[in-house]
Amino acid sequence: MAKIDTKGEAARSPRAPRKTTATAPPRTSRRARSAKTETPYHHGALREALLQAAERVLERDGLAGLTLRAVAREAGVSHAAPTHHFGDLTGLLSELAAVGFRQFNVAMAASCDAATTPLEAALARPKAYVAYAQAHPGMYGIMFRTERLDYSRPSLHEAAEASFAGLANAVGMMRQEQISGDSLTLNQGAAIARAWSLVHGFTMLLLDGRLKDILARLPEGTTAERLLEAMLTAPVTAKLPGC
Amino acid sequence: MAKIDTKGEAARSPRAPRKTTATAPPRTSRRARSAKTETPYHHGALREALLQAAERVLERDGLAGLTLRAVAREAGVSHAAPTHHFGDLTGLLSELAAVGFRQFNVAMAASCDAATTPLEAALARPKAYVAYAQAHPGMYGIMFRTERLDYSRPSLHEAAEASFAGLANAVGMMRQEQISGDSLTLNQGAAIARAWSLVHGFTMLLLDGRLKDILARLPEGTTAERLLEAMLTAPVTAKLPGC
DNA sequence: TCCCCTATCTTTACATCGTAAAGATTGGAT
DNA sequence: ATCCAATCTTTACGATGTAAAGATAGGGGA
Repeated sequence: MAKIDTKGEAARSPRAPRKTTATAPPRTSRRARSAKTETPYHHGALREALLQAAERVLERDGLAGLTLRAVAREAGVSHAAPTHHFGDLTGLLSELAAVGFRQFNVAMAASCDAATTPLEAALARPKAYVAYAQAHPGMYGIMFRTERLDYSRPSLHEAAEASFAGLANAVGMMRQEQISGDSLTLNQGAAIARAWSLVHGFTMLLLDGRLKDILARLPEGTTAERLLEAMLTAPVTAKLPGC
Repeated sequence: MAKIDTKGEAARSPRAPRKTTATAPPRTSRRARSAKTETPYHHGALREALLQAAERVLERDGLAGLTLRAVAREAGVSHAAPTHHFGDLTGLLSELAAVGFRQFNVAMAASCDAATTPLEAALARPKAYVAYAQAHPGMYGIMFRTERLDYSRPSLHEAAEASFAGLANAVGMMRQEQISGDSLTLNQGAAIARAWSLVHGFTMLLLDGRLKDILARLPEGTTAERLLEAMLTAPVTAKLPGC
């Protein structure tokens, strides 16, 4: 844990001007304050600022660099400030994951809306899924790779649930069935599990660099997206011996 | 990081009798030593003892509890002892992951050998894959969930490569093709990626508890293994609209 | 309008972790 | 028998998460 470059805790002078993150309007205090916009003691929108700072740190320094103190530094507040808003590192990670799931859901829905041909419609969701993960690997990691998430938090639970519901719905439409909320046949469950496992597994392997070997052996310039398409559309040829 | 219960650094008296892990024969020193089997300064097989200690800690306290110092405590040596053998936390994790891959490969091979009917043969590998992950969730986590692995280490690279080769081979047999070492058609690559993504994704979702919702909605008492079977054997019904 | 309560943020403190560096011990080669 | 080098221990330092106590100020009640 000592590898991460950091300017040390006291680098920022105790009252250095806080870099307002363009979305944290410093409130004008009622009492007189020196003209130079000294940082107000009360931030006013620290919670959101911290979440944005966390996302920045995550995509810049990776999951290993995403610490409570680093986020506090990035937001320009004391290292204990996040505690008040998230209680815990788990709390911060969970809320950030919830943000990620919402972004994720929006991206999937948008991709679906943009589809015109039936083939496009069939591939829209999986493609958007993988594309989001590639564009925001840190976020996807937080959402699916961290064991330090608290799904009992309503915001996270709801956002993740919405994601799952969207998936189940899409599978239901593919099978031209109505997927009821509280009961599934084995084949329905298998279809959902298959779709999710396939895309999630592909994404994880891709982000972990474990598909590089395969991609390198494919015809010149075959991209991951192309491989995904082939994986989803190519006929499942044989079901023979197998060991 | 302050939640993990631990008896503190100095709990073990500096020269307390080391609990030999049943596989670390304390060497008899040349020089006279008091009869009571005081711990020898030189362990004699610390490397292996540390790996076994690490596996124990991992399956007992989870990935979060797997620290260099905890492993050293478990093995009964000073907290800096592992450094000499693994250099780094990354080093220890990588070697432990290599151990895991070897166990994993052995389990898969054994399961293949045990198969008798063609159907069993076709399902043997995936089932063994998931079964290993369920039996050793910590190990599987180290192998596939940690970004702190150094694949340039020969032991890890070889073990992981063997695992991949086994998979590619199995897929090749299923398609009744010879999978050449250095070149693949798009459909071949897609078949391999599909098989791997499917099983890996299923395993990750299962270990993360994300399949609980599905399992709970399936007919009474449907197990994860049954769902896996269905996922692999049930006919892929429709390829319709889809969004 | 004034004052005080309380949410918000900062300071201070502590246990733990990874890692580096220096000292102690010992097995084995010379 | 002696010395070297590998192995293990001590000591030290910066970083982290978290708890607890102190400082500040926004806003409601007088």
